[in-house]
Amino acid sequence: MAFEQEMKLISRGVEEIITREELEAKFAKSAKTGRPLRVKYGIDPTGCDVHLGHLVPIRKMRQFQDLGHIGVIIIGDFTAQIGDPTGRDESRPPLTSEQVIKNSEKFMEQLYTVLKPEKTEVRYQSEWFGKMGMSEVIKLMSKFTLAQFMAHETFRQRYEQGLSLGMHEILYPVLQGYDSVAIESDIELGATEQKFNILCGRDMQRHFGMEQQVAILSPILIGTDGVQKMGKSLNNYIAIFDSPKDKYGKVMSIPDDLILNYYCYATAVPEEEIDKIKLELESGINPMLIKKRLAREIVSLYHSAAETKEAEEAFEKQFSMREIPDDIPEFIIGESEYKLAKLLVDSKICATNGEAKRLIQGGAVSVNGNKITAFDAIISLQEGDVIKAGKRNYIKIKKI
RNA sequence: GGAGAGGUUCCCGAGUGGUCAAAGGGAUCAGACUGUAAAUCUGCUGUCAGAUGACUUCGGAGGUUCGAAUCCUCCCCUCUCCA
Repeated sequence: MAFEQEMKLISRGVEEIITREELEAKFAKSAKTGRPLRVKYGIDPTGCDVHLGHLVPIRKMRQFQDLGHIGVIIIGDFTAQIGDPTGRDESRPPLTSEQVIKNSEKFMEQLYTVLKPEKTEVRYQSEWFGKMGMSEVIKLMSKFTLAQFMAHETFRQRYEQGLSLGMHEILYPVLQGYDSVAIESDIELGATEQKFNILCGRDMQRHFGMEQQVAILSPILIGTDGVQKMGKSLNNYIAIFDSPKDKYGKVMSIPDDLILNYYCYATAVPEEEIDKIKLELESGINPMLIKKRLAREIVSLYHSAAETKEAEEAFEKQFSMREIPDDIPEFIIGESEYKLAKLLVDSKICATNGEAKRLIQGGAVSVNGNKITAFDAIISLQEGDVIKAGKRNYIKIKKI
């Protein structure tokens, strides 16, 4: 078989390739003509926090770049107004073009921690949809039938469950599909939930007389809660912008069952190594140790070795040995008598008085290691006093 | 256009005149325990207030009533069936 190496590399950690034969043919053609393949991945510029879930396909894109191909990032400034109906998103108001540019620049800054800028092309949907007229839109829509859409589970489900389904939402896969025509993509990357949308791209290209793109579908990364897909709205994500310490801690907070899954999809650890880790886990070793290594592997993808080590040490200090961390934020006070609840609110640890009260009464708050449970306690504070509230919040008192 | 169902606190979802700041579940947060910010168990969860108090909340605006999430009117939104 030709291109065995390429196929093996690209297939790793991938759920489905549609179709392998076509992919092989693409590789063959590219090698013959010297023309690099164009590998597409679309992002939604509504937010700009990139998390590990996004990076599963992005790391795949990097592999293509390493093989000499071009990564094309589509900024979905039109589809963002719709919200992907195949996910959970809801429709959103249109963003201003300044917002889109700002968000996508920030997005790209994060993606470049993985991607090679010189092999990356960034394109906006507005380049082609911005000037498209109604008659062209009608033409695009005529390529698909309602039955095709209703065959898709999320559309069907929402319809059958009597939930609202906007006409514009039907447009989402159509637009995403046309992107593939516009940029002449050879391959589109995405999570498995993107299957339908990516297949629409294939159909669309065929309608336009183009060679169809290959769909490479990555598994969906489960969030740190161990249940739901990693995503911003569920607050179960590990973001690129998270500090090394936060990344480390968040990895440590995933349920043990998820350890291997993360090794496979969120690290660069080779397959053979993962097999070994699997055996270790089965041998009854403390999963914490395996998880610590996982945390190191993940943190070190985005930070230096020194920062990774520091994050690990800080974690061990704070949670294994229950020591007070070194880098506690300071809180500056004027007077020395302070109502504890007010202190928690003023220092932003708690949003409201009630929340502070709950924390205190729940036994979560201590001053210099002495637990205080009276919510109306008034304490006198010295420079350098350390207040602990819950597992992760500390402040150190500084006087003016 | 006609007939019907429905919009409840972060989410799901009970609740049809007072005992409702509103059951139950989920999620979050905290405590215990531990092997970790895992698992398990327990507790809290509208805001303000030094108790049993005040204020805001049940799609929106009015109204009835001593008293409404619960009744009436209008409006907005969603769904189903018919055309």
